[in-house]
Parts: sequence; C-alpha cells; structure tokens
Amino acid sequence: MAGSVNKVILVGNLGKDPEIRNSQSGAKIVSLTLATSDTWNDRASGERRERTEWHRVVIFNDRIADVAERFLRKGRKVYLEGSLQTRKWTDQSGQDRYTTEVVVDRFRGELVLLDSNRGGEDMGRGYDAPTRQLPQGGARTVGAAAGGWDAPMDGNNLADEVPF
Amino acid sequence: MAGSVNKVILVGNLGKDPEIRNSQSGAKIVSLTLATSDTWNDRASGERRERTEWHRVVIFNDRIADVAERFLRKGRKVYLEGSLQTRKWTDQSGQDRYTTEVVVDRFRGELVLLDSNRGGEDMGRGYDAPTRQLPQGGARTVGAAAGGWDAPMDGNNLADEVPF
Amino acid sequence: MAGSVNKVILVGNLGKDPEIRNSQSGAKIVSLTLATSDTWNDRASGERRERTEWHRVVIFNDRIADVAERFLRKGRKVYLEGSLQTRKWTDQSGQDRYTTEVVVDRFRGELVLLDSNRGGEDMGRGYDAPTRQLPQGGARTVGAAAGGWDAPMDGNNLADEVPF
Amino acid sequence: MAGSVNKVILVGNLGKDPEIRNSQSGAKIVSLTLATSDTWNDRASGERRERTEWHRVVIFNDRIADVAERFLRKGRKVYLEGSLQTRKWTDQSGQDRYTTEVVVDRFRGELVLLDSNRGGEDMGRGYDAPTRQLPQGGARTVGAAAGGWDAPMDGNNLADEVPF
DNA sequence: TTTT
DNA sequence: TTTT
Repeated sequence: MAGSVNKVILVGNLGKDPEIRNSQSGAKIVSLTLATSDTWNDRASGERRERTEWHRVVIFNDRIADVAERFLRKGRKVYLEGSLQTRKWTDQSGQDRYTTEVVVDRFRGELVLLDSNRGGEDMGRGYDAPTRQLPQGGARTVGAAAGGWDAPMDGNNLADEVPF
Repeated sequence: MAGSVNKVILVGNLGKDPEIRNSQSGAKIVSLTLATSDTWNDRASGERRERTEWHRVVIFNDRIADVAERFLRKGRKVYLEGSLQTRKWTDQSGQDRYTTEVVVDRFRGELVLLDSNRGGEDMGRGYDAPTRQLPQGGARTVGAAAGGWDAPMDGNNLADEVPF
Repeated sequence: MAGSVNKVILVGNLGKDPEIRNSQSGAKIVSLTLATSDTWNDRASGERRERTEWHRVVIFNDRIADVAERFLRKGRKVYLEGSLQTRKWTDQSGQDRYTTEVVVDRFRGELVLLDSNRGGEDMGRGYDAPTRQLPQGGARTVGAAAGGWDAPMDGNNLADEVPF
Repeated sequence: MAGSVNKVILVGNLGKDPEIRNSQSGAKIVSLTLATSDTWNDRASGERRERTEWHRVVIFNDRIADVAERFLRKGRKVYLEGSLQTRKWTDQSGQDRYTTEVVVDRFRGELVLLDSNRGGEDMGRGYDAPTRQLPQGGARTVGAAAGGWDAPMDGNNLADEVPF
C-alpha cells in the first residue's frame, strides 16, 4: 500500500522500571508500561470520573533503548512516539491471542524525558537499576526484526504478564 | 493523573465497509478496520519486505460517526485521529481477553477523507450502503460511556472476526 | 479543499508569563511564547550544538484560555497542540509583514501541564499573576473569529515585539 | 533544554511544483508550498466560511528530498511531518524579517504520498519536471546545517515570493 | 525570554 | 503498576 501512517504519541508515567532483554541477535530490547489517564464529568450523573489506560511499549531502536535503560525508572514521565503493532501468540491452551503494543523501531519513534529530576531530588529514592530478565531456557529470548517480531514470544510467559 | 496524552494518528485504507451499531442509549457507534503498511529492506537478506497492520477503530463521536456512515466505504483512504483503549472481555471458555482499539470519542479524535472520489469515479462501484448489524439477543448492543465501553462485546462474535 | 490536516505538537517551556487580552466580542485571548530546543553533534566539527526555537502561541479556545491564565507561568513546561496560521499585518513603513503562530481555536488544540508543581513547591516563587494587557486606544484589542483573526494587530505593537 | 518536542503534521496539496536547490556543500534542498484548508460555520452569520493556509516546507533530508523531487508535483496531496523553524533574514531596506518554515531535516520528518496517481490518470497532465533554480551570483545557494540554515536566503528573492 |  |  502506498501511503500510510501509523503513529502513536503518548505522554505518561512508567508503571514500573523498564525491562531489558536481548534479541537472538544480541540487540537490546526495552519494554515499558506507560500509564495515561483521562478525567471527565459524566454527563448523566455529573460525577467526576477517571480512567487510566495502560500501554505496552517495546523499544527496538538501539539508541533509544540505551536512553531508556539509563534514565527511565518507575514513575518517570515521558513523551513517547512509536507505531501500533498487534502481535499474535499462542496461549497455554493452544488458542490464538493478540497483543497490541506501541513499538519504537529503528525507523520510527522518539523518547523524550519530561521530568528533569535534576539534583537527585526525592524522585531519586527507589530509582534502582532497571529489571534485567535473565534468559531461561531461551523462551524469553525473542527474535526482533527491524520492523517487528520474527518469532512469537513464549505464550506461557505472556499469559503470566497479562494485563502486563 | 495530571498531564498525559494518548493520541493515535493513522492514515490508511478501510478493509471493509463500516459497521454501524447503536449503544443502549441509542447513540450511533461506527466500527472500522484500517490497514496501514510498512515496507523496508531487510538488513540480513537485503530483500524487500512488507508488513500490513490492521487497526480496529471505534467511533463514539456523533458528528464523526455520521460522516463515517455516510462517506466511508471499503477501500477508502482516511486520516484518523483517536486514542488507544484496551478493553477487557471474556471469551467462550470464560477466560479474560483484551482487545486494543483506536477510539474516537466525544472529546478527542478526527476523521479526514483523503481520496476525494469526486465525480463518481470508478471507486464508486461497490460503494454500497455500510453494514448495519442487527441486534441479536443484545450481545452486540454495547453501552458506550464517554470514554469507552461499559459492556463487553460478545466474545464469539469477536473470535469470528479476527484479525477483524 | 476536501481533506487536509494542519497540526502542531509542541512540548516546551514558557519564556514568560502568559499575556491575556480580550477580543472585541469580549472573549479571552491568551498569548504564550514557548521554547523548544534541539541539540545535536555537528557532523563537521563534532561539536555539540544547540538551537532554541521560539514559538508564538495564541489561544482563542475559552476553556483552554482559562486553564492557561490560571496555571501557566514563566518556566512551566507544557504539551500544546494547535494549528499553524500565518497572519498578515502592516508595519510602520506601510510594508506587508507576516507572522506565523500556533493557534488553539475552538475547534482544535489541547493544553496539558507537564510539571506537576504540586504542593506549592519552589516553582511557586515568582509565580505571580499573568500579565494582562490594558487596552490602549483599542489597538491591542483584536477581533478573533473562530478560526483566526478578523482584524490585524497593531503593527507598531508587533514590531516592538519581534522576535516576540 | 532537556525534554522538548517540536512537531508539525500536515496533510495538504502542493501549490506548485517543488523547487530544487543545492546547499554550498552540494546537498539537495527541496522547497514546497503546501495548502491546508479549514471550513466552518460562522457563529454570528451562520454562513459557511473557508480559509486556506499556505505552508512553506523545506526538506534537507537527502532521502526525502529525492522522493520529493521525483514524485511531487503541483496539486499532489501529501502527509508531511517536520518541525517548526523561524529564520531571520534582512530585507532590501536593511530591516530584519522573520519567516517560519516547516523543516524536514536529517533527524526528523516524514513524507508520504497520498494520491496514488496510478495508471496515468488526468493528474498526469502538467506533471513536468520540477523547477530547478539556477544559481545566480550565489545568493540562492544556501548553506544547510543539520538543523537548519547557516546562511540567510536572499531577501529580494523571498519578497517576490510572498505569500510564496 | 524558557530549559538542561 | 504510574500520576494528581
């Protein structure tokens, strides 16, 4: 198809520290969960309502993955730009499942840190090293092509992670 | 949360005619499937590769739903802006499932027709009335709050539609 | 023209307090100057370079103008969405001049506060009331249509303000 | 400044064929004028109103400049993403002038062709080679840094082009 | 004039 | 699980 655009722009806060993995080719892959929130007045009741949306983000871009690993921690606010990708996987019972993620690949995407956190202020507490997933068997080693996934993730593993 | 942004920008083509439903309150709800496509040269093989991504779009905004019903048909190219929403539902076997959609609600979103199709050109053939889903039992009648879904869609129905 | 999009997305800091004016019809109009900055490594010299870009923003949307007046002050960081508009005016010597602004009107635009400034912390110092321009003669009272300006601004005034 | 975003998204039609120039370093620079249009109902009179906005676009990115030179012609519709840049220059009378452009540089920006124009349809007529500006003296040879302009454009030349 |  |  000539001429399409697939762009996601998020400003939100990390729900937990980034998770760092490696593709089969050794490239760093960083996963984030970002929260965005809407508040509005319900038309019927007039009550204030809020809804938090959780976004899965996967960063394949080397340069941006490095920045994410070094600077992002639970609670930080970021501007993130990527594209939508729905990935098919198989759950424990053999059923097809689909997971939609915001992908930052080598072609598209941006990451901008929005809370400067200069001077080691109190956001510093709890800002430990990010979680690095140890390969176990190999099921969690995923193959990442430039524009997406070549190999499906381990269904069991994913099932444990839902909603993330 | 003060200060978040949840925005999706798509330019793509409709995979089929829009589906029109009504919420319990009678509001019109239009569902679209939009295709975007990426092409790139594989770094290893040097081959040209292509990947088509299918996006579920749900339009709650009255004005935009009207435009979609009247003017959108399979194959048309649109610019669409909305926000990401992941909806939980239960499948036949009682398992939790999640579906991520691009939502155009009364607060946010835009729809712009990009292929002018003026003068009744050949895109006109096959441009029939959009599909209207008859309520069956009620499972397909969804309740739409301002910011999303109150009631889950029918799991069976959805399963048949995958990828959409 | 059927089918166009005119969208600007900025994340930046206010260079000074907002300026508040009223249109001839009495509507509140808020003007901001937003700074964005790029840093890059010069290819030739290898040196780190930085360039700050200053954006004129004009808010016609009532609801957003209220938020801007109440919460925005010099130094605050915001996400702002609007559209580009180039306005013609005449300078002192009678020459045509053009100024491009990012406009938030009643149809399009968004303002999101990004530095939470919760609890009246030290960002509070210096956070005075925003500047309100007193009408003088009337030259600074501008007529604002929904989608832009009906009446030109006073050329002299603008000339003094360049770059802002 | 840590943490800023400067993004413009346009969907519009070219007002004339692209203009091709070369920087002092020999890099290709493509200039476009893009029209976007808004229509709305005037609140007072109830009349339908329309406003066309003209955008100056300058493409420094080599790959995108090539695509623009080869495929863009007057009338074509494109999705364009770039960043805002205001450039200072001096007019004939020695006065400072400012021009705001949408810049596609080597870091940021995208160009997507939206009217496929397959099959040599009638948009084909008049689709000649784009305009190439011959260097005259050198005033029109501009130096392009990664993030913008090193040398001002010739004021006389620009004055003739306004609005473009 | 912002910010780091 | 974030944030206000």
